[in-house]
Amino acid sequence: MIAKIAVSAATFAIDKPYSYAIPREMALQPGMRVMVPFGRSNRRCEGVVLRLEEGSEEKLKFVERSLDEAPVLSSLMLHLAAFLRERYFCTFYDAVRAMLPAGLWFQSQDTYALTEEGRQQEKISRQPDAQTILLLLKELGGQAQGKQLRQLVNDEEAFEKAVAYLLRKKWITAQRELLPRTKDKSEAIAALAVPPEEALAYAAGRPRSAAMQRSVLELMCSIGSAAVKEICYFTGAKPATVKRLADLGYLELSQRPVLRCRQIRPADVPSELTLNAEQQIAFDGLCSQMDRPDPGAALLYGVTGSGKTSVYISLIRRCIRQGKQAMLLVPEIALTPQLLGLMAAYFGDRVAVLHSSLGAGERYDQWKRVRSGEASVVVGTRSAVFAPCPNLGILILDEEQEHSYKSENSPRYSAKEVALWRGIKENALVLMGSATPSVETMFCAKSGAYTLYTLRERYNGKPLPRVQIVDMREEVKQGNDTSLSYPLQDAIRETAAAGQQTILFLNRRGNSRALVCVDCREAPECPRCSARLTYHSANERLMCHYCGHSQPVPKRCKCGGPLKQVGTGTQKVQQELQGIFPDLMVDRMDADTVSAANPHEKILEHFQKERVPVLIGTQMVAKGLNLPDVTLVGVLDADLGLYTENYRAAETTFNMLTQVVGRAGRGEEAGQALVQTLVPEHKVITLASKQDYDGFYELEIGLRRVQKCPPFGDLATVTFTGTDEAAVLRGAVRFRDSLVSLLKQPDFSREVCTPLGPAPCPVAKINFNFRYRLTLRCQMTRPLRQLLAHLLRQFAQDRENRGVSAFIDVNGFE
DNA sequence: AGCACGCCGACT
DNA sequence: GTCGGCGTGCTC
Repeated sequence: MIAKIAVSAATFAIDKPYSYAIPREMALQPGMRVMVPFGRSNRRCEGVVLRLEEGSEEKLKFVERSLDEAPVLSSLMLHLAAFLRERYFCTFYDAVRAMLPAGLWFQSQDTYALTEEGRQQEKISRQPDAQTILLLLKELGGQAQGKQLRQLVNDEEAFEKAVAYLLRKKWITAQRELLPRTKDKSEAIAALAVPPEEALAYAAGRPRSAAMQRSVLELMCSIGSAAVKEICYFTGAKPATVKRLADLGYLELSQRPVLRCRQIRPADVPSELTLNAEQQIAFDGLCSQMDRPDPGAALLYGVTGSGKTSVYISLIRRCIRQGKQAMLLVPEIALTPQLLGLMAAYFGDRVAVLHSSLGAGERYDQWKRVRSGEASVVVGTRSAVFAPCPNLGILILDEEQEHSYKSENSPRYSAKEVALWRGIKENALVLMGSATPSVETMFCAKSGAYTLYTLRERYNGKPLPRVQIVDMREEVKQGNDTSLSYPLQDAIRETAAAGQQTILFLNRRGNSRALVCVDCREAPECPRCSARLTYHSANERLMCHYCGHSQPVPKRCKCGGPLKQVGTGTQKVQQELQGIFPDLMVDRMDADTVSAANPHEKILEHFQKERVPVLIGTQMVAKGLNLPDVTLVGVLDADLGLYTENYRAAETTFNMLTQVVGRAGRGEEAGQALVQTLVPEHKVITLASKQDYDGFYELEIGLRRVQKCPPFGDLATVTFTGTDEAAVLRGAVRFRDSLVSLLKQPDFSREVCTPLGPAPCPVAKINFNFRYRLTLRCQMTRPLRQLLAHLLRQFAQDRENRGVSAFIDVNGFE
């Protein structure tokens, strides 16, 4: 028997199943992780067993050890890893890394030991770093851990070099050990070790001073066993009392693994969920679809406030009743506290939450709860799509159009595509929900690939807010040089007078500010990246978003001119507002006001509780909470997102405007919105202000058809990075040329693929690495993927491309 | 990529 | 002589 193993040390160019012999006493199964020697140097690396097969063990290396007692990946998950590898141009192990929770990984620890020869070395004049390491090793009795030695040598590179030298000289030996990153947490439990009568007899014979012992034993006689913590909680006894009873032989102590689980505050909800007619139709339809052997996919298109969540909950509940599990994916956990509360209210501790801000240990525990089937509902962000549900009934993607479902680093997967794959393989229903579905998804729904359910009625019967478009060109003509139009000023005044609230929304992505020189108009740039540094008020430093570089704020510009803050403009708007309404209280949400100590929920809470008349903010105010007293929303620069060349710009702007406008009038009072723009005639703006999704869809799908953009074609980017700009560019050109010539060959003559570029990436340099990219307008078929994978492998193996790496992203957002 | 092997020039 | 530089080829 030999094991076919995917190894972590393999790069994309050499990634394939490697064969290893299995030691006689080792019980391996597919899906288990192992430690194997790899390469000429037999460096040990992690691997995962893909399959076991008959074959000759001759000339094979042996699996060194098994890292798991039982498989961590089911055969289905191994298939999924293969799918990710093929689809997203990553190695098998990259896929595995994305699928398993961090808590399951190992930390390697290097131990170095002095050899006999090493002990005898006195002076090494050539290598001062090696000399210091050797000295410390001697001091520490001949053995030390990498961490201790590293502190002596300034940089990592010098350390590696010195260690390599000492190893070559055979003066030290190195050993790498793998430690689990998190331990299984456990708690002490106590159980009665004697018959109850005996325990009670003992308790009765104890003096009054041992009342605690008595009550503990009485409790134990009635329940048999319990966690020590609980015993103490119920009786008021100290853990020492329990221990004493155990020492006396009346109780038996043991350890039981516990699962860490963050408490979610359940929302107050009526226990009975009632669906309106539309919701009921959708629910019934989805149920019958779910009962089919191949449930397929569906789109639940429901306007804001139409109660998609009630449909989700009903479906999940039904799923659980059938003994199956449900998965609910959300774009960002932080923005969905209400949804989490609802899930907790309806499903209690059957909910497992998986997302990135969970600690490794917590995430691992949640993962185990899912795998064992103990948790029947998984709520999480993108990576939760890999949750090891043994019996999945439904996968729901809420706000399916959100960009966060697509991963921005390798493997560059789309949770939507993964969900669809799992749906097919596991015979589970995939349900996408949105008030503004992505054009691609709606196209699938309209063409019948997905079933379509529509909720047009808002459950509270409230009409959508009235929207007025304000032409800012007119305002300028009328002499208004502020960013607040006269109609908006009037509306703010009236709203405040009526005791209601206003949100002013600046259509800017970031919440950051930059410093700009008053004289030369240049901003301090990151020394490693081609990007401006942004000002962080929390630590009063300039920081780079791309590489993390941080420096103190310079006093003056390079040219000697004074530096001035320019930011999202929220501050300017606040000043203008204060100029017009001196007595109005205004809250602001941006880089200067949001911090760890004052997170945006807190600002929203202040705004709501104190009934502050106006809140000014960037895109972060667009999402999240229901604010019932907000009746006016002002959008200050609605058209800003439309001037990028991204084919998704229109869609993103439309979704955002619809979302923001929908913030108004959530409570009793009807809402209104004012949309300020320099292009009031722009279709995206007029359609968004009418909340006319269908009109927008028709307009956009026509454009996509003409431009051969998704869903009619794919847009892939091949990005090349490296420290030598000329080499990067040459590599990109070489790649393009090989692609063009291969496409001419008869095998690929039917493939649709037009390469454009190479051109510098929007951020041309990150951390001293230059970035160029090719854009491919294509139909991403299987043969084309294989062609590109072949080119990537060939690229990596060509000596001429040394120092340049390449990766491919399909239908990404940049 | 990461590493050993091998061939060649520069030093003790 | 030996140390270390870099070009080459392989990874079960």
